[in-house]
Order: sequence, then C-alpha cells, then structure tokens
Amino acid sequence: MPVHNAEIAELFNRLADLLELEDANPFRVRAYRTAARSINGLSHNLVDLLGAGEDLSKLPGIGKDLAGKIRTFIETGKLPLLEQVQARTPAALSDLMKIEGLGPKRVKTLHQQLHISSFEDLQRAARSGKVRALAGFGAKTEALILERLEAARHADIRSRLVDAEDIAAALISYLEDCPGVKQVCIAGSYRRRRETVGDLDILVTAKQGTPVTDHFVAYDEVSEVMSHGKTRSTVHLRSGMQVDLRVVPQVSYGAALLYFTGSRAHNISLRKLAIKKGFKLNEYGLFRGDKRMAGATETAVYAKLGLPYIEPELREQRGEIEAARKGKLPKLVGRDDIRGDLHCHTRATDGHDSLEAMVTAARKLGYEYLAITDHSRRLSVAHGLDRKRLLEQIRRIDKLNEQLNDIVVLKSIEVDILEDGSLDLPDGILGQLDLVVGAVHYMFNLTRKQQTGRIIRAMDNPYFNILAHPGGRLLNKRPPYEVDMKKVMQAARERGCFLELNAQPARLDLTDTDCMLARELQLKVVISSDAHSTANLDYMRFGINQARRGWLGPADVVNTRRLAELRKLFRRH
DNA sequence: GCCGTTTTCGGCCCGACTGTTTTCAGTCG
Repeated sequence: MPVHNAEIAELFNRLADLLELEDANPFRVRAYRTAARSINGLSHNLVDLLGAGEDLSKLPGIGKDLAGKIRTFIETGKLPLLEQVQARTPAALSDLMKIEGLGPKRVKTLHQQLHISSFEDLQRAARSGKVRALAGFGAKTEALILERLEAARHADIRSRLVDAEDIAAALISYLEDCPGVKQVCIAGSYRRRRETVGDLDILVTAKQGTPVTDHFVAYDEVSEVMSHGKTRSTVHLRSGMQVDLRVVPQVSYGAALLYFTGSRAHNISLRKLAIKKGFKLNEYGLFRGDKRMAGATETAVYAKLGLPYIEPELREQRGEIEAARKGKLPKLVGRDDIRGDLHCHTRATDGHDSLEAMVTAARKLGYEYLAITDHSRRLSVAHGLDRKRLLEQIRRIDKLNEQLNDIVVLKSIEVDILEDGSLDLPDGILGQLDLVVGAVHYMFNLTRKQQTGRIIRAMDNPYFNILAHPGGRLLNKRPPYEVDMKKVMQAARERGCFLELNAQPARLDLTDTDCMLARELQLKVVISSDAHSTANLDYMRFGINQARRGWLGPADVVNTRRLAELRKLFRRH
C-alpha cells in the first residue's frame, strides 16, 4: 500500500495537536505544522523521493529528525512518537479542537476536569451544565459549544471554487451597496484560485469600519454571527460557508490584501524577510519604527522588500519568494494565450448542445480551433459513438469546415482506455482523426502498478495524443485512482503524448502540484474545458487558474500554439 | 523541531475579537 503525502501530513498535524495539548514547546508544535504544510505542497511523492535517494531534510521545514520519522513511517507504517503520545493523550482530543472556540487549553481543561474525550462526552457535559462551571468557561461558551458541535463533525469539507464564486458574487454586490465602501475584494484561497475554498476572506476599504461590519452582519444570508468588531467580523452563511470581513483604510489596502490573501506560510516568510531588513510587516503596512514605508499597494510592499510582484496563485511557499529574489518567477499562462479547446462534447453523446452551436460558441471566444471529443462506444450511459456514428460525425465536421474561415473544427474522440490498456475503437478509425484523447472511465480500483501499466499501454498506441483527466478524481466525491503519475508523465514525454489539465471545476485534474511536476519533466500540458454545453466552454478559466498555480507559462501549454504547430505536435510518427 | 549573507545557539509573524475578567488568556486567521 503506497503512502500518500497527505497521510504523512495528517499524522504530523495530529501529533502537533496532541503535543500542544501536552504543553510541549510551542515552537516544536509549530515545526510539525510547518512540516505538514510543506509536505502537502510538494509536487513529488515522498515515497518516490526516498526511493530516488533524495535527502528529505533538504525539503523546507523538514530537518534531520522529521526526515527520519518520514522514512520510518514509509518503511514500517509506524510513527513511534505518535504512538507514545497517544498512549498518554487520547487521539480524539485533537478532533475536539476542530470545534470553533476550543483550542488546546480548553480541550485540556475539559479532559482533565470532566474526563471528556469525544464529541458525545462533550455534548452530554454541556447539556447538563457542567461545562459552564469550569474556570475560564461560562454559560455563553457552553451554549456556543452545543451550537457548534454539529458543524465541527463535517468541518473539513471545502467548497469547490465555482460554488464559492456564486456565494461571493451576491455578497460582493451587497457590500458594495454599503455607503462609505470604496473597494471590495475577495482575498484568501479564493484569490489564490485554489481548487477548493474553506471560507471567504473579504477585504473592504472604508474610512469608518463600524458601519461596514454592521451592514455585513445584517446580510440576509447570515445564519450565525461568530464575531463582530469595529474592523473585523466573522459570520456563517446559510450555505455553511464561513465569511471573514476586514475593513482597512485605503492607505493600508495593499498590505491588508497581502495579509488576507496569504497563504499563511507565504506571509510568514515575508514577515521574516521584513524583520531581516529592519522592517515590521503587518496588515496596516510595512513599517520602519512608526514610519509607514509602504502599504497602499501590494507591489509597493514587495518592492520595499526587494521583490517583484508575486502573482496570488504562486503564494503557496513553494519557492516563489526565492524565485522572486533571483528574478526567476515564471511568466504565467493567461486567458489571452489560449488559442483553442481540445476537449468538448456535443449532443451526439452526453453534451447538451449541437456540434454547430459548440462551434459558434468557440468562435465567439476567438478560438482558432475546437476539437470535438465525444465519448466512445463503451461509455453506453453517454450513448458513446461506435465506428459508424463516428464516421458520420467526421463527415459532418468536414462539411462544416468547408463553410468556416475563422476557426477549424478538429475531428477527435474521447476514447475509453479499456482494462487491458487497449483503446475502445480500432486504429483504422482513430487514424482518420486529427487527434485522439484517451481516458479512464471504469476499473478505478486497480493497483497502482496495474493502473500505471494500463495507461502507459494505451499511450503505446501510435494514435494516442492526450490523456484526459489523468488522476480520475471528482472533488469531494471520488478520490483519484492509484497511479504513479511521474511514471505516466515520463512515458508520455517519451512517446510524444500530452497530459490534459481538465478544467471542469469538479475535476481540476491535473492538480497544481502535478502541473509543477510536468513542468519539471518538461512535459507539455493541454488545458481543456471538457465542456458539455456552450456555457461550459468558460470552464477554461478554472483550468488556467490551476495551471498558473502549477507555475505553467504559455510555452508549457499545448493549446497556446497556432494550428499548424499543433498539428505537428500531434503527429507522432 | 527548524534554521542561519548578523547566528550551529537562540531565536522562532502579528494583530483582532470574545468571554470572563477587572487587565487578560485563549482562540483564530
């Protein structure tokens, strides 16, 4: 059973919680959390790194000790320190810390005074009024605990970016209606364009804070006001989304935007850098003593720290500050670089719109080409195309192309990769297409070795060009299948194939760290909308966001090429 | 426990809000 990075990060986080409950050195606790964050951001699997003989202690936030613990866990499946700590302190206590307002100190008190070690224990104690009697607790805290117990049980669910956008749009226009409000900006992971968003961080500039936070907590959709101050307030919406609002004066806008956009790790690095240069950085500005040296814009703050502007998508503490210092930040791919879409569906299979409608929509977007990639016969739920129906579509596209002069419709298919790695349609018909997109749609539960072999065998087919949604995950619904992504990428590069970054907001597959890996391996990526309607073609922007998070520039992306060059890339022999 | 163009020892980001207090600890982002 291969060990995932997320698993190791989770262990370190749990260990940090439990050590914190034991009053361990807070900096030691922080070291575990920093390491966990660092591991989650890696573009390589720790197992692979170890296998390749890499020195894990070279990774940021990982020293000799933690490198040793990672190695032990990978080799034995055990983390002895965690087992020792769990023998003293119940692991479930770290779950209690997920309840809003309960941190290590209070959980420790609850455990020591009332022997509480589970949600059920806590609910019982709070209902019978025992919690309010504890020092540092009161009736209000007890009531809040009862209210927030339920929410904490599914506190880990993050919203997909596209859903967060819906919630945000209404809220922004509501806030803009508030008198005195100058600018409204959503910061946080939303601005960094992470694939999922845990909460919304909204920054507002205004002279007076109170009228704005008052207006904010009065929003129709608010289900609970968590805190309500002069410059800062937090609410929960009926949708379950938490929203933090921060009001700052115009002169602090840039510094506040930096602070509120994060990531936390990026901010901490910037603050350390500020200290080194004799400054202090907070959300109000960059100060030398009491004098504000910068703060109105992010660019000004970065400049005073000796750095160029760093795009929000890069602010994940993945080497961006180092790259900025050396002037080696990548030029990121943008919407205007994209010349076409290489994955979409029509009514012939499970799309909602006709071939002609899809093409018209793509022309409106200014695309030079659009590949029609309906499903193949095995995907019967989608009414997949067999040889005969695909031939009909080919003829129809040829005819359509004769009438078009500003866009070329490319003949293609999203062909199923069968269990043995063969393709769902014969080479004879695949050879008549402009390009072939292959995808795994079933048998997700193969072993890592089997799945990797299956996909690489599919790429052995000389007509294969693009591997669609390479990880197979659906956000919040289905985890990725087991596959050695690095091996798949290397195999693709050797064979002249490409991997798709599927831009559907529920897929976003490749992940951002996958993109970083592809870039390192010099494998080009195709960003595709996988549109099932004309409106879905707009999903492209989510793919671009993800690609930018993965440090990809126009040269790293296949569909920034003109058609002639594209055709060359797809000619494998 | 990590880290080092000040350091291999001695530091470790910074501020707002709440509830329980009577000046602040705890929590959060």
